[in-house]
Amino acid sequence: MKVVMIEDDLELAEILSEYLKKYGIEVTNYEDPFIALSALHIEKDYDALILDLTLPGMDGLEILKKLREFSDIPVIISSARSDLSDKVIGLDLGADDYLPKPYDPKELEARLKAITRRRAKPPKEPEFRIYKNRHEIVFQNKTLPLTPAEYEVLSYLIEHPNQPINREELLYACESLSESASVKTIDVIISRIRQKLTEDPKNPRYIISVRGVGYKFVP
Amino acid sequence: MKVVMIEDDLELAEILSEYLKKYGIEVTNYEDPFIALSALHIEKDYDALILDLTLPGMDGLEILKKLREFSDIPVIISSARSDLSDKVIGLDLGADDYLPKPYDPKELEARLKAITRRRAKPPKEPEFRIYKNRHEIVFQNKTLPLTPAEYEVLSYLIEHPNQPINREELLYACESLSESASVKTIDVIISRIRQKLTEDPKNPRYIISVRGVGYKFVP
DNA sequence: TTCATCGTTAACCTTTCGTTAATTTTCCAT
DNA sequence: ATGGAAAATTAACGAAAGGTTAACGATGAA
Repeated sequence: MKVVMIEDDLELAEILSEYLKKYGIEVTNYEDPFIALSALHIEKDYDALILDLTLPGMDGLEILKKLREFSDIPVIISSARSDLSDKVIGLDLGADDYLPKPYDPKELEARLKAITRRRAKPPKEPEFRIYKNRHEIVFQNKTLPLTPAEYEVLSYLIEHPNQPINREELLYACESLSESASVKTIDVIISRIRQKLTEDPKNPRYIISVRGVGYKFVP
Repeated sequence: MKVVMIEDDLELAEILSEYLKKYGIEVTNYEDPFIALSALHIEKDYDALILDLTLPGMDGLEILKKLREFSDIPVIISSARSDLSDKVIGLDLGADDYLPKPYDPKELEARLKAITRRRAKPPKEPEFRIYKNRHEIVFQNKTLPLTPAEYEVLSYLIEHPNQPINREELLYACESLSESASVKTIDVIISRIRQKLTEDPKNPRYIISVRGVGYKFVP
């Protein structure tokens, strides 16, 4: 299990990291919350975030709010025992659990395990597999005959599962698409991909259109 | 408080159960640890497990290891063996406390109270949860099938809990609504949201109309 | 040239918004 | 209490916006 920690008390961070490491939990601590956010943006396979609210010079809940705009990773908030009000613990803002400081590292471990278990989904073989070096996507053990633009669009969607991506973003993300092209182009490409996946457009299984927003891939 | 006990000495189990009962602790004892495990699997609202390590023909630590694969319930282990290895290994496997046998029932009671105090139950999940990145609102663990306008209105209300929001404000806050639309539009959208929440309009639970003012969300 | 691919357009279809109107509920003055 | 006005609820419907895709032209590489 890999987790991110945002904690400015480096000594405490070190102690917790050492403890959790013994139980197979790998911790990456960031003193600077904004760097942590960008790390979470890039690296998608973290299992949780431990967020300390008593950060100097900024509101930890703002960090949580920012995070929630692009990620639904489980979050455990920790804060001084004195402020226990509902507002502060941030459950409304999408926190998953709360630990008043000071706490036993064992407690943190238990909460982490509990939270990731709660979210855990039965692992199954992915139906899609992207081979970046070959520029190929394999679907149900068959290589899809995709054009470069189709490959790029589908890759981008698969790499952001369950998140609706808007048409502009796709346009910019794909090298094979001219930035000056109309956003309708995306619709056409999606349609062509769906045909190659033999999707029923009335009831698509993998590429769902989110009205007014864009398209999303559901694994 | 409800706890599970795994103890093959039925006489001892009886004595402890009787004692703890006086202090409001309800004990269910299982002679067979595997039956205990499956009971813990099904019934999630036990507050602790008291595990005797010196079971006939099997290692209590194995039971602990198995338990930890699916549950984070607090565990007190006890053992008659005088050497320290049970204690050390047990705590390492995720036990919360250790009691050397024989012990005073009073001691057990104190440890139980201490452990459950320390290990406050994680906050229960809110009924509504906005997943901004997914553009979804989950209600009672089910994603609501909302139109863009409904999503925006409901999000706005949820983000301002217990505050009556007037119709104009909602109209302006929602991109999917034309500012030139009639404020009655809001009434219609609210009605449609309520239907999707299966609210009784005579007695709504979550979206309350405040006469002459607007609507408010109560969590 | 020929071929594959991208991009636009247009026609068609579906969903959603917004208005209206009929009905019910709530509140207040009497 | 009670009657009536104001406000809220919602079914129904038309208009508008958004999504889908066939068809075809443009572009560039082999």
